Amino acid sequence: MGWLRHLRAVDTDFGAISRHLQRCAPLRAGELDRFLENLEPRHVPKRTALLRAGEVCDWEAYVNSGCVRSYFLDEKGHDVTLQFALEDWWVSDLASFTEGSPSRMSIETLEDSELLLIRREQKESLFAEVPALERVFRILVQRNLAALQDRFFATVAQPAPERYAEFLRRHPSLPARVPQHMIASYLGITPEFLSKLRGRIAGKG
Amino acid sequence: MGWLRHLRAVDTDFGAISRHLQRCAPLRAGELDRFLENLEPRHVPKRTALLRAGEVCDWEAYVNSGCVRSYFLDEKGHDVTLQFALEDWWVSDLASFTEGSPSRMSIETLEDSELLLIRREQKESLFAEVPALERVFRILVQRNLAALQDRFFATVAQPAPERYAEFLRRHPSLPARVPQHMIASYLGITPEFLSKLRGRIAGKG
DNA sequence: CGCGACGTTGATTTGCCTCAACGATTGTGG
DNA sequence: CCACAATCGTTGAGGCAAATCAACGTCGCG
Repeated sequence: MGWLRHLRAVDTDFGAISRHLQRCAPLRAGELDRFLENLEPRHVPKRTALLRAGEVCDWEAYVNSGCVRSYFLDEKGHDVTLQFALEDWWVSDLASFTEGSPSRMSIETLEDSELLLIRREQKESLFAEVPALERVFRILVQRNLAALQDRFFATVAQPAPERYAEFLRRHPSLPARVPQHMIASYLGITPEFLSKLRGRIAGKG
Repeated sequence: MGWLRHLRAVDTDFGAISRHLQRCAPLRAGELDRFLENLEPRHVPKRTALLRAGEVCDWEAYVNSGCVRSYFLDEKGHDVTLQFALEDWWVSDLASFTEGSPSRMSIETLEDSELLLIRREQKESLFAEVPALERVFRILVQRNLAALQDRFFATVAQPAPERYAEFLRRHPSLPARVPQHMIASYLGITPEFLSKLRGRIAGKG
């Protein structure tokens, strides 16, 4: 947990997250500021574990810059990537965060990243104080759920080549930023098989 | 959409939904009543389509009694069941409901069901009026998302026999209420294969 | 009764995994 | 600056889980 204690940056840019929140629901300047005051900026080097399965996740992180991955480990040690969080995304273990239970997922940075943390306690009291913030996060969670429903459907119903094509369409910049075997684990296939898929596609083109 | 016009029942029981909401977050009596006033009770016979893919879903339904299923159809006509909503669950196409976009999923009753509908418009204005309600639904959506993350992980990482065993553990009463091929579509396997799984288990026992 | 939806069972196929070997690249300590 | 290991991606042979296709029995219902 050493990464939690990094020095607070003096030059944090709250522009992106401010726009991010305002896009969800209108906030008065004072309301927005109350939220920003409670954020803890952190600079985290690449390949740092932010959360290990079993720990309790008492924070949610907004990614100001960099790239973060959340994933599950199955009993054979294979990992299933739940999310790649790039700039302007949130990442957390929601179940652990809301229930205070030990997390089942792990979270790590893939690049040097600047994160803005909000603690569970602060968030709760902010919600009580500023209902508009509760609305913002309700909307964010709703979108998240709708997106995961889509992904679930695609994962069950579509064969791997389609899923990969769709992934490239929606995240064209990701392959340049994350290792290929993690993309495989996002798609729910083995690295070897993804490599063969790519071989086939390249062969055709 | 004829089912939407059924006569309003005179003897609707709001006890279950009241407890359901109060369990999420405290509501004052007046706040709760404002919500209940905006519900539209509906009795719907079994095997009725509540939503067809392509329509816009402007309601969320609380299941007071009965059983409702939401599902996606893939291009080959196979369906993927997203949810079985029994008593005390909500069902809706969240993406369509919040975006006003054409739905990608379909929803149908599996049994004669008593539903309590809330319309999108009413819900929005209630949220503006009663922040505590916004909190209730934020929490419900959060739980829903956490549960779907778990299911996603299980679907990708576990083989079918484990998924079926887990399903039976968590929903022991469902096989008696819904056709087996729908359970297969919930598990993401074919009806034939589920039948063979059951054969194997019965053979062992 | 007879039709259609449902579940079962078997033969065959296939999409993806496993295991293993092999370059290429990166980074790290001597 | 180089030796070395570690990580990463590729490729191939073989295997397995689950799908597909087809036939058949059963039940509920019009």
